[in-house]
Amino acid sequence: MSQGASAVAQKSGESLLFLTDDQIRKGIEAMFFAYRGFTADPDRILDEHGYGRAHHRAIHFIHRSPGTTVNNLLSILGVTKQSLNRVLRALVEDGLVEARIGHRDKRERHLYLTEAGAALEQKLSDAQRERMRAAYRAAGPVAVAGFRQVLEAMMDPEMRRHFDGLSDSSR
Amino acid sequence: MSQGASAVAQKSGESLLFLTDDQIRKGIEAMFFAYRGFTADPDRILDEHGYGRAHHRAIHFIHRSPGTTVNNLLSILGVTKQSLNRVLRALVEDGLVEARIGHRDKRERHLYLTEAGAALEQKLSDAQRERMRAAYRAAGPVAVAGFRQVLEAMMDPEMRRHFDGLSDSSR
DNA sequence: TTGGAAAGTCAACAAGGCTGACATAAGATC
DNA sequence: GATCTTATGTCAGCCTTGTTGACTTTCCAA
Repeated sequence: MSQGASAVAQKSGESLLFLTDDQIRKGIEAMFFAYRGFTADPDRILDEHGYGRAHHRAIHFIHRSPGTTVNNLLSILGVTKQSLNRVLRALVEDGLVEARIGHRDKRERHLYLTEAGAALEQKLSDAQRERMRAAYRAAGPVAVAGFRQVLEAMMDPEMRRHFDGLSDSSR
Repeated sequence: MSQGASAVAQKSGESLLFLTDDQIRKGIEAMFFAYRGFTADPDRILDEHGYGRAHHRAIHFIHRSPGTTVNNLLSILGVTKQSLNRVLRALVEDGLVEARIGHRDKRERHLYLTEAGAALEQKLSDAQRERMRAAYRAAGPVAVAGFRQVLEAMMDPEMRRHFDGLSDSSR
């Protein structure tokens, strides 16, 4: 475990990190391998239902922000409307998502999960949370806090805004 | 920052984590948004060269384990040989990767980066390391250690083996 | 020596990105 | 009211990168 110490010197408020390229490379590889594990469980479930990761992302964020508009979802997911539309159409046709025309602005569609949609969301997030919970438990509370800090520092500012925005809306 | 403390109790060796589904969900979303940032910089460079993420992955791991066989690369990347072959063929044709027929076993191809390949690898990993380094610096050494611990705990056991394997071979 | 396993190639298909062009409806502005 | 802009949807077509299936070449072991 030569990387454990991370060659760190901390000194009176100012912290110096001596990070070799190799140590950073290990972090990059860890992200790569961990992301595979991160998506593995939902992927299996989605496959059984004939959906892909794109559907999962849509379902996740509709669940997270019920009544969100297509445009808002677009900017969160960072894809084109044509790409999202294909996915959304399938979910609406299959009765997992409901698109209600807006009251104030009738151009907008507000997206909601149906009961069936919420059930799939539950199934997917149960599987994903299970793994996250196990990882959190294995790594311990201090590690979890660090994990979150590094991830947040890694985001683009715009993504960071979306991320923070979701926090606020859920509390 | 209500999530900062993570509702943690630590007690004489045994640590109890009270993690709500919502807190775990935040972790899941952090992974999603952070991974986007993680790949953003290399993606831009790859695009200029007419390559995709698949090429990046191949280049990365060939650089990491020079002389690796196609089969070994296959199990690291977790794709089919047909899928990898397409990418590899492009890289060989463009003179970034050299595939040498094995001495002992002529069925095997041992993969090496050419000078041009190594140059692109450098460019890509410089960009990616830049962001990682910034994130590490922003989050601090303790956070970095935690980050790595959680990521490792999140991997599938098989991925974990590949991950550890790469460490050994580089030292 | 022969049959199976392993490495790699070719062909065809699917998911899910993308761009571009265009339609519709509705809010906003002049 | 006419016009501009915005939000959304749709069609067509392309690319990357995954997949499966069928095939060749090579090696090894019975």
